[in-house]
Amino acid sequence: MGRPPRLSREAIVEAAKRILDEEGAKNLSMRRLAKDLESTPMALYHHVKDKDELLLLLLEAHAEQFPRTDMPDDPRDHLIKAAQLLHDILADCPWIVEVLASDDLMAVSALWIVENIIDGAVRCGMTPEQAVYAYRVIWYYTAGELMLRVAREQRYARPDAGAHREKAFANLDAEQFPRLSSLSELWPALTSRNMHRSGLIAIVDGLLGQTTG
Amino acid sequence: MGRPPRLSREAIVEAAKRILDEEGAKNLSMRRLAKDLESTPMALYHHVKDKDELLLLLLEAHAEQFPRTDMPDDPRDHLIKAAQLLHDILADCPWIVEVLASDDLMAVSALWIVENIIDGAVRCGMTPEQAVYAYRVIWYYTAGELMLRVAREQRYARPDAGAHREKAFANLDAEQFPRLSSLSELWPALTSRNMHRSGLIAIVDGLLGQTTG
DNA sequence: ACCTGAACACCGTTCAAGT
DNA sequence: ACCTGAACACCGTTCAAGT
Repeated sequence: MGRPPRLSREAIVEAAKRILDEEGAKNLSMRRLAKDLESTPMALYHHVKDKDELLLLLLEAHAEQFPRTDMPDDPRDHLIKAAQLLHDILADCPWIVEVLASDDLMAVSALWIVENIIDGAVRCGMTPEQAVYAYRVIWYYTAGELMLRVAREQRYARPDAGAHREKAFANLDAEQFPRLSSLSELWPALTSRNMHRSGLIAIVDGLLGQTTG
Repeated sequence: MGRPPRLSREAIVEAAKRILDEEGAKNLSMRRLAKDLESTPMALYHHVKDKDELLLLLLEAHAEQFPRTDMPDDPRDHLIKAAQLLHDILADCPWIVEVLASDDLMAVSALWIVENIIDGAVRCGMTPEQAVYAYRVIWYYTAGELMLRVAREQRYARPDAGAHREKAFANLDAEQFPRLSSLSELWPALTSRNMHRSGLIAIVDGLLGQTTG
């Protein structure tokens, strides 16, 4: 017959975004989403193919908010800025890394960032092969940082935050682990965005030293 | 009363290892494990606290197999070898990275690898702070590589392996993405262990250049 | 002490039916 | 075309009971 739709892609994406913001990725499920929309799980499947497509839609919406800023003239600065941008865009929605991982390539609307990184690498004098290699190293580092950040935040949401690690440090055999056992108070620090950035610069410089004289 | 136990930690760990080897991490569940052991899910909870503890037991068993080899005298070689070892040990059971992520620190039986990395970094002339920072950068890179490898393997287990990415590359607007659109055949390559190793060396050298004159 | 059965509170997704 | 209800095939974990 045809009746006016009560749901829409946009409404679904928006409701999903709200759950993600307010309650985290762990609480986003098709059933939960349907409940919030006062609908049924199956109604959603009329508007999105499956949960992965929904997550990709969320990334698209997020990436579009970021303006395509110009890159610096200096090739090294270009590469660093592009890599930093990749991180910053995903840092607000680190749960998406899981989806991107299963896609290898980024979502189309985020692809200009990858292009920017490859471009920066080539402008630094790398061959296309080397540029793809550099992108991969940067992507592994970025994805690792984001995934471990998600895990860390999930852990600290629980009541026994950090207790396990502190106990492990306290029980360390100083003879077996001389370095580690003296580091217990240093360990939790250095997880800031600064640490990511300076690590990124180290990686870029390491790659540049390797691929260009 | 007390009756002879039919299950044991060892039997559970062994059965779990078999599922992991033969069918991958996705198929390891408490219910499935119980079925293989011709028991019930709840019987398992009498021998292990929860699923996380079971996974940590699996890592312990795995790490113990690796001999604690000596490190090279040259500090840089030491750092590289220790970081490579971290990767190699986990490469055979990349599903464990998830567990380690929720633990931040490694399991106790794998801790000597971390000690080795920190030790190598200090021997390279880094301060303790810098050594922890270097370890973190290396760990993010390693964890990212392993997690994305798991995702990739899961993807290629499915029938439509790579079709999506190939289509995405074919549809790329050459004007909007000049670099990427010329790279379609280069993309899948370079995912070998060689690429991990040379990326690792780049990272170590970048870190060394940053922290020591 | 060791194990079982049933239940709780969830998942993503399919299928057949309703308007 | 759009939506619903019931079902399929799963999860990890708790609780009360059995031997």
